[in-house]
Amino acid sequence: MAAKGGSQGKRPQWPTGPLLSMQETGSEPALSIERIVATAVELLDAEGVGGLKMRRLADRLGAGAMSLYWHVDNKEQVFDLALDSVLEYRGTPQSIEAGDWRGAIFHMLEDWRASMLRHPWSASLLPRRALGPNILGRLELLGRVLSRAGVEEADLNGAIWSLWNYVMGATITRANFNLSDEDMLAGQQRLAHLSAQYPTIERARLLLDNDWDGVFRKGLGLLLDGLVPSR
Amino acid sequence: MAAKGGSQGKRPQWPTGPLLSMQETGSEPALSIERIVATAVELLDAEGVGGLKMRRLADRLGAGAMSLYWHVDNKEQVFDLALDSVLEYRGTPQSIEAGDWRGAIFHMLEDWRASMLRHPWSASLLPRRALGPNILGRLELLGRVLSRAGVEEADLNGAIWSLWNYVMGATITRANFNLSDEDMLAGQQRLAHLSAQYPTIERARLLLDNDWDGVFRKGLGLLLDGLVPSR
DNA sequence: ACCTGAACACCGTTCAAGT
DNA sequence: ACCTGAACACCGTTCAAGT
Repeated sequence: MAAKGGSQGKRPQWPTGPLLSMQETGSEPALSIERIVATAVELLDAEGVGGLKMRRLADRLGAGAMSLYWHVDNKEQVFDLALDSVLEYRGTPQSIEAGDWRGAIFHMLEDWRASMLRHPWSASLLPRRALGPNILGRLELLGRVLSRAGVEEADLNGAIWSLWNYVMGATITRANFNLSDEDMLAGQQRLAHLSAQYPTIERARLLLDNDWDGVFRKGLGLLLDGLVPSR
Repeated sequence: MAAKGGSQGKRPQWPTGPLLSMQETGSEPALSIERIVATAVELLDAEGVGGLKMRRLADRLGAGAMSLYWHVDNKEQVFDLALDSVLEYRGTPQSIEAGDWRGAIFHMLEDWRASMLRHPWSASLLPRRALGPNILGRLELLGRVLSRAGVEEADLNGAIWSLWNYVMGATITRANFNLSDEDMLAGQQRLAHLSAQYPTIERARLLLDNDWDGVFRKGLGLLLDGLVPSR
């Protein structure tokens, strides 16, 4: 609550510089938000959401167990910062200029999904956490392109959220199913035993053999076709 | 790992009878999976995912602290059972018979979303947990109606997952934003300060005043129009 | 300004023991 | 068969203290 050390509010103060650009010198460099966040991402990638523990994070940084709390308010803030750091977008150079709004949106949203799948913990985390600058930047870009493509001001929020919903749902589902392929197999085998109760999805082998990328693109295309007026 | 007490596998054994139908007699009735799950749902509704603690759950059941572990393998199983218990679907009486496949799908998916929003903890939980019988039942129904509506066998899984993705994304987002309206307000106010960086979404007031139900229905309609061939 | 270890108040779960 | 309390191995976080 009270101002203490490096951060003065409830909300994280987003670092301004680029992350993940630390030199590993011989002896450990000094602690910093950047190093903490970069190492937290490493730890999350390696062990998942449950694997991020403050003591282990400090260990990996070569720091004393409780040193982190000078740089960071609490564990929640580490999550917020790690999440946003993974969602930077450097893109849409030519397509947006060429007036190819469909290509620009597809590129940004596919990149968004790909970024989250590279860090599977991030997808489930995103909807529950604060919206950092990289997330807001993507939303801003999305809104700008949609608007330029002809979406009315009154329909803009609805269009943005529809796309958000679809991308989040697809990515969260994919990230979690991906984490446990053997679970899906087990599920499908359990289904086979119950094929009397679930004949349709059993026959379609719903829990197996899915072309996730293709499904994602197709649904996204349908949404875009409906949301943006054809001219 | 080894069989112990009431449950013999890693996966939860889903109870067969209806849940939530316990009589509160004068003295506490005996412990049972049904009572445990029903009370877990109460606790989750009242305090959220973080509020479910094994000791508190036992307390609320008037049982000794560790009695639960005879009926349940671990906390994870409590989550699995609570989740599925909340997703029962008794519906589609007339519309599916009348051949109104669009109405049947809309009804089932809107009910799905409504059920999860009545228990906001359930939405974020669902993609990470095992698919219980109630969830599988909804997927089966969805597949059956889509198939009857003319979706090719080869397109069936894609259609089911597209709809799943959209419903999950919309519900998870809504459930989490709902939980912290003041966060959205704070976010929008923070945005106002940064309107130079995010002019489009600031002007559209993206983080405020959203007609969530309308947005959900519209996007769902667009997806259905695209996924099911018109005849 | 920056880091540290000891200590506190929790957790989930195990286990030997009760009825 | 069903329940119990004590105990273990953790957690996040606070705090007084160091440099």
